[in-house]
Amino acid sequence: MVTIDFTILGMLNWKPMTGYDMKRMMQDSPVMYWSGNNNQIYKALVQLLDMGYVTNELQYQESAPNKKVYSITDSGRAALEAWILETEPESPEFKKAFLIQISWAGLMEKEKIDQLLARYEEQVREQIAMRQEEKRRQKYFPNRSEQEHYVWDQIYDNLCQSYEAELQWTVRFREGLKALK
Amino acid sequence: MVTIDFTILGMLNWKPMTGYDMKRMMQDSPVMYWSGNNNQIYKALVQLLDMGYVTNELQYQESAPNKKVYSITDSGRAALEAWILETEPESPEFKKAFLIQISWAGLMEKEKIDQLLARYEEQVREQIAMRQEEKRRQKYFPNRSEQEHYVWDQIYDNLCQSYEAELQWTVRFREGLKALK
DNA sequence: CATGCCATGTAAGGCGTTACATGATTTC
DNA sequence: GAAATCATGTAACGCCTTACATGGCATG
Repeated sequence: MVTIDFTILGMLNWKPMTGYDMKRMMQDSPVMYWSGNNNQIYKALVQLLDMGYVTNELQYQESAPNKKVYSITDSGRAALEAWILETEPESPEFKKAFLIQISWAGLMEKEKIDQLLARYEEQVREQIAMRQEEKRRQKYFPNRSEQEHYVWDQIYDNLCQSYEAELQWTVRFREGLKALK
Repeated sequence: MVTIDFTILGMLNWKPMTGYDMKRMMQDSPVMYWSGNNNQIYKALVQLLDMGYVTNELQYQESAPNKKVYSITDSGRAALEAWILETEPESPEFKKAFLIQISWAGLMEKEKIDQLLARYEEQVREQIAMRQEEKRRQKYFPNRSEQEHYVWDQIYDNLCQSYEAELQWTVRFREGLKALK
């Protein structure tokens, strides 16, 4: 039982879904984007079925492929709740290949460094725009209570703020660089 | 040729090192921590040797295992420089398992959510302290010019600021939660 | 006397990505 | 007529982690 399993249980605790639906939600989500591939989802679903944490119902469709609609069971709900409450929160991990790239540019001409930073800034701005758009669309936005709405609002903000902080860093970096020597 | 290769070339362009040294530097570094394992490093070094981007010299030691000290070649330096200047900067990736955890807690009691956030805040504070300590120690801090020193200063700050932004998010989250209903 | 450091490597396995297969339906 | 969507799955591969093997020396 790893994160993907609980991600699935969480989604199913929100509403019944097919594997395809979950893949969609995970891939569109800035939070659970990793693990959002067929390979892991369909494998995990088989396991969760075995453990009795989910059930599925085959739905025949004429104008589309048949689908298996999954639902969470009581024991699945219990496992999810236990995981949420008892798992020690992990500190976030940042993977920034750009920092490696720029770290070895320190001896190059100042303008080259600035150009690199400018290109990075561009990328980060794009990310911010995308995250804001995602939040605005509210495509996946559980809203079963005022409190839940607030929580999801904060989650969408989190990513925006992370990229915003990154943007501020690049701006300050470039200003300081210009002032050098 | 992927990131690990250029990470190695970058380190060797700073100073000659053994595989063991590089593993150390990568694992201690908040920037290149991923890939900091024997498996990838020793494999990559063999490849880089084949391609003529690095050379090594065997040093016999009596009171310790023999070691291979690697140095970068001119063609290695050229490849590194080309990579730095021509690679399109990647936007940073954030992997925050905690967001998944909290996202499905929206229907739980307010106190439980606050406790989760409090534990997360604790984790983030620890990270900030560690990053600041790393920066203070200046163990790995290329400093061949004022400009390079400035660049590395900014790099160490980057991680601190990312965690700082995360901390601010948790604080605001908790305040807003308290004010709810 | 056990643990940890130095130093090079190998092995096993999980996580995650990309691509492929199928096949009807809708959209451009 | 080509491409995308729905829907379930499989296959191949690379990245990354963890652990193991060796063996002398230093530290507690």
